[in-house]
Amino acid sequence: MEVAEPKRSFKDEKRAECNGAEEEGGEAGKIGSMKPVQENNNSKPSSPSQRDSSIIKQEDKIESAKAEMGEVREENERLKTTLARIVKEYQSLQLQFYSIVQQEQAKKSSETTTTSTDQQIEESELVSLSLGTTTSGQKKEEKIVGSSSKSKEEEQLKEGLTLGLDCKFEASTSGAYETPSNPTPENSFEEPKEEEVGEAWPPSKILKTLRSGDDEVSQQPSVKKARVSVRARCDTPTMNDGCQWRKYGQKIAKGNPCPRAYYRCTVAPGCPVRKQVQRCADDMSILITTYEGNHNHPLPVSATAMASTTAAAASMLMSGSSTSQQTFGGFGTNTTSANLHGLNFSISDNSRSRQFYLPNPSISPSPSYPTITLDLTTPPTSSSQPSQFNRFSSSFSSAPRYYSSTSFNFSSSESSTVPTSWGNGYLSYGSQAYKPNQIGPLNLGKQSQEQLYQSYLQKNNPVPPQQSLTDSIAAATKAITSDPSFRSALAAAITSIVGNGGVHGNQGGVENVGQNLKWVEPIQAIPPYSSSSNGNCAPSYLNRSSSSNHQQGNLIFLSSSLPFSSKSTSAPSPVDNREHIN
DNA sequence: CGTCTTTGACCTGCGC
DNA sequence: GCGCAGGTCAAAGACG
Repeated sequence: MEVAEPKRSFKDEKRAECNGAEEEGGEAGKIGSMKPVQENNNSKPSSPSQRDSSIIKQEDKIESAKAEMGEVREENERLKTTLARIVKEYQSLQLQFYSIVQQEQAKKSSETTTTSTDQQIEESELVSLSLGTTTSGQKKEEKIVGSSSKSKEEEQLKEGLTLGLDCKFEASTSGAYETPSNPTPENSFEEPKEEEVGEAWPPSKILKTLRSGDDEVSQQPSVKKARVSVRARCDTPTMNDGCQWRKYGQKIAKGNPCPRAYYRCTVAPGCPVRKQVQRCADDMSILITTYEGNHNHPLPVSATAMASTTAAAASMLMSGSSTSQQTFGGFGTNTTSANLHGLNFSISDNSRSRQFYLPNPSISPSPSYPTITLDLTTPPTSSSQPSQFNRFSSSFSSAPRYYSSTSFNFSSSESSTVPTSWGNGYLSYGSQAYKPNQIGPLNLGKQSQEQLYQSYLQKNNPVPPQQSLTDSIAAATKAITSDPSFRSALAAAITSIVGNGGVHGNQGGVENVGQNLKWVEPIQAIPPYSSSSNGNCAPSYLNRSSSSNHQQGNLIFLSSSLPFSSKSTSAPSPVDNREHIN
């Protein structure tokens, strides 16, 4: 039920854009060709009889504004292109890094002469922890090395589509999943040892047999399964992330009166993905959902975004932790962080100041696993960060080797909002642009994200748009490009966006979707899969309206793609309200 | 009747 | 080796 994203006509976007800057009189179609008319706007009409001249001057101003906007748009395009290129380069570098790490590890543990196949397997082990598809996408991208940048990018996006819908792990470098020739999907996840690492939680029985007969597991104690923990405010027992889950256990964890529930993905019979759901001991309204493992089946559209984003987080986590553990001997916060950030990019100093966010041991289900925390809540005490997009915290704990935890705190310092976008699948960012039934999940293209931010600034800054737009775009782009972590997540989000049918929206049609953006509440969409777990909810932060503070821009921009749809629960009126906003 | 949830028992890993 | 805590299994019950 993937709803094709309607291509907003460029003209409409222009109109929307211009409506924000000028009054409704202007016909917006010709912005691009407008000549900049910036002077001659100070001279006042000497005689009142010259109303015409006054009107003409106003029109000149309007024209000038249009011209400015046209320029800004062009610059925006350039920035977007740059951003896309950077993201791509980042992924490419990350792949190279994985390759290097894997080679070193292969050298170390090469008692058994590693064939190329083994290398692939090991490589997959490195990245297989990602919950979604990013890593496989990366590998695929690796295969495509050599393509022209533009076509490559498109291919990458296409890969994203594949990835978004196919969450098979890396081990399938054999191509089992990619080739339709693969007869039985079961084979892929029954696939033995190489898979085993990628497989998050093999049944204990299987584990037993594997342990008894297989040495590989014990040989790689350091390769822990990455976990992605999502903290979100939610009143219902679980968040709906688009997948089907079956509860298989519940336990009261020490230090937290609230029981921890264990869920298993039931979308596919053998899917190894599991999640733990637990309420935060400190704040019962916060629901902590920890995902682990890779889906071995196509995901529902509504779940793809979550998978992709968590994959990005997990991938980044693993890149950092594995770097530490396998390539570099040293650990410690700085080291790991540096490895993470400094590997492919210049280190963002912000990472140092960010705080590791795992306040309660019980929240982190197991310290033995590298865990990434996506904090979608608003920690009241969260420190205000100077940077614009600072909620992407990626500090690593100084925990003993192998075990690192990363916190992505998307919460803005003051705003209680979070990545609104994480409900993106069903979020409606603009009263006009984002009708869920038109756009479907994940309709925020990367291009539109900038413009969302831009429009946010427009909305919130009384400053004349001519300047604020340019500055804000530049600032936004700078912020993005300065934070590789964010780029990673953004890339994943983009991937998922594309993967969810947003492909068609990236040719300019998506542009300006955020214009005249209004903060609206998440729209309830109907995921193709119904979750068995009742009481799903969309995090409350997704319901934040425009009354939130000035930091929304961050949030808008951070829009990635986690669809916390509240499908099984009949979402209340807000949804309908949203529908009627436009 | 099939599916899902609950819940006590069991297994495993880790720290002391 | 022992105890603890986390994680999983599987029988029993609930529900539609």
